[in-house]
Amino acid sequence: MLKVHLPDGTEKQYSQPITPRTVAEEIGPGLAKAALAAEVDGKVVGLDFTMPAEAATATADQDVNLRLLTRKDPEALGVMRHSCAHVMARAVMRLFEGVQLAFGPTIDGGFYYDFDLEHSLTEEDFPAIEAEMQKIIDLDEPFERIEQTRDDALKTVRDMDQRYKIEHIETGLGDHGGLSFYRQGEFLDLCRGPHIPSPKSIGAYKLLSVAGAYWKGDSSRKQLQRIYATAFFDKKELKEHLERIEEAKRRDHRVLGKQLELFTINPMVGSGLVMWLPKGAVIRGVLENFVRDELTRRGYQAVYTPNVGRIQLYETSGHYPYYSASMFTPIVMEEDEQYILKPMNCPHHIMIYKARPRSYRELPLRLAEFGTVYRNEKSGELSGMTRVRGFTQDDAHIFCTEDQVEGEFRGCIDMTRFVLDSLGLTDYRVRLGFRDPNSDKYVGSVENWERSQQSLIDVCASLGIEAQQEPGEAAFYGPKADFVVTDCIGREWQLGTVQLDYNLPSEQRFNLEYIGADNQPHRPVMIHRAPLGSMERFIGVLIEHFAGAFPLWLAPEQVRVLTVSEKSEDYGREVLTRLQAEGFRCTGDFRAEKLGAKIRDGQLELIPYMFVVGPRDAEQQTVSVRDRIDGDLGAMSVDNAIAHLRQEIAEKKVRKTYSGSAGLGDRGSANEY
RNA sequence: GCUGGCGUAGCUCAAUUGGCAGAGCAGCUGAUUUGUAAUCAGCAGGUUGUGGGUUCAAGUCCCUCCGCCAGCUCCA
Repeated sequence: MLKVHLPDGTEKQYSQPITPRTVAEEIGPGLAKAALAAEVDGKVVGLDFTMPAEAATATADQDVNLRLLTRKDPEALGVMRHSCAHVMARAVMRLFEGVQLAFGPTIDGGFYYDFDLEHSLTEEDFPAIEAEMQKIIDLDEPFERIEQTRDDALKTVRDMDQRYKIEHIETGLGDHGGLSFYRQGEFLDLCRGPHIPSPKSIGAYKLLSVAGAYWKGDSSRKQLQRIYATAFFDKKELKEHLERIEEAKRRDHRVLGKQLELFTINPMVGSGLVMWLPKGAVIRGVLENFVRDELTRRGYQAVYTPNVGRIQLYETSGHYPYYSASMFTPIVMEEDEQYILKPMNCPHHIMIYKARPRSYRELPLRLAEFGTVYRNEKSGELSGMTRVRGFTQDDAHIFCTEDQVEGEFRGCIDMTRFVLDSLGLTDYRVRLGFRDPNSDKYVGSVENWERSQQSLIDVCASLGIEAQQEPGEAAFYGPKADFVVTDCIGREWQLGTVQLDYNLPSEQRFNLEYIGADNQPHRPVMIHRAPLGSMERFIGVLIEHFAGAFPLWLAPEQVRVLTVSEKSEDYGREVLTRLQAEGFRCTGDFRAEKLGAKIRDGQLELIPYMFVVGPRDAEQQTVSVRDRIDGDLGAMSVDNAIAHLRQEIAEKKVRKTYSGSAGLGDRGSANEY
């Protein structure tokens, strides 16, 4: 007997296998019509899925939890999008000759499909493809699931002459049970499914972009053409989605960085090499001081090391054999005297550790440095400040005993969270980068790896951090916990990182030791950590996070004194001098412009406070304070105004009031004024 | 690095089928003396990313290189 449990608690019994569609029809015609897919025991399946999945023994009772999914359920959206991918692929095959299909999965925010075809797809092809998709949708042909044995499936894809599908079955898919196809009209695609019953519920779709992509991610293979697209159940949702994308693009740090004069990159200097303009340098300086204070509080010691090191240093560390491709070419003095621009700081810090014998009494030894490193990233990888060739890490290396690892690791995670929280950066995920058991790029013993991976898991669990484990994301010398954020166009970036390392201290590498209480040498463990990651990337992300509108404590220019007319310039200068003396970052706008024009300029430069001074203020020794967000706060004494700002700075107050857009030149949609 | 797209004044963008490189903002000069998002006028600003080619004629067409953008691959 099959017992089907529904979410409302009701139970239906069947004496033979049954599909979700039949259950839906029994419940009512409305639901039967609205149902798009189902969830059986937590797994999303099509309406034609046979329950139970495994044939039960004749006598045993079997329980199945069934949820019928309609357009209101988020899971149904992904199913519909995947069906839309099939419709798109079908349209492309109708429009172009010799189309070879690769993969077409659902992704966050939409879907894509990879094709191999002669014609070079451009966005100009989109209207025709979309029109063809509409024709297909209007036909309203059902998506039909066809199951075949692996051998039959192979014959099917051979008959269709679909090379990638053939290869996928031959090399990618084992012989488990059988394989499935989905047919819709003349279109047949090898596909696990599930799909919606028919394309009529594809409400609104849009092709977004076309780009190259490698078959199965292998860069030695031919590149395919990928069309990215998205779909929603109704037009309004699609419109909102597209608006969100546009809104996010307005925060682009590369655009804001130029408009707000934070940084510049010039091909004469080189790709991926950032020059910090004075205003950007202020933000960086304030952040660095903030971190330095925190380091002092947490028992770190500052060190400085040079920007180059001899090649032997990196041969010993293991970096050179593994990563010479992404290091800058050595500077050759003599054949056996070659220098490398340092790609990381750890080997230098290790040499500081080795400067003399170490006792267990001085562990944990925490060595910190804002260390500038250079990595020869491939040209296509570079992007603004988030992916560069030269950057400065808020780096530190902790040398500790085995027993101290967990506490130190905990402290690193705590500091990272503290720093991010202080900036209102809470939208991150924690990724545990683990060793990929199938790769040989890692150094050190498997036992060491498993031991340190387990410590990471334990500490995160004890701190209540939800961390996702990702094999293959580890550094070559050890596992790590990364704080990952998303930029304005949806790309993920690693910021803060804490990495456990049993390998660089090992005998094969630097052979680090300390003398224990037992008067015997012992091996320390290293932790590499950087709460911000790199100053470049972090501030790039921060620009997007604040849409260029930095909180008062970070703002390059905190206050601007505006005169109503040139008649008040003397008083304006007096106020400005006072503010400067009090330590504020401030300027004066004493131009012969109308007040409105000066305010407009200040607002567009996203300056947190403007002090307006006119004859009335001069007479009463006040300033009329204008807040970037709340507007005119009225006149107050200079002392009160200063106290007001002081407080906001001391609290490191983050006042996020925008819905996304800020910066110069798009006042129309901005709403923070 | 790969695939595709792009590159015109400091910025944002124009420039019929190949036919005299232009506007707004910013900048400079002058006038205006203004109380919470743009005062007016004038001036100046360019080897159209680079190097080559086709052509009577190239911003426009072709090739090289450089750079940027999106994606892929990579990311100690």
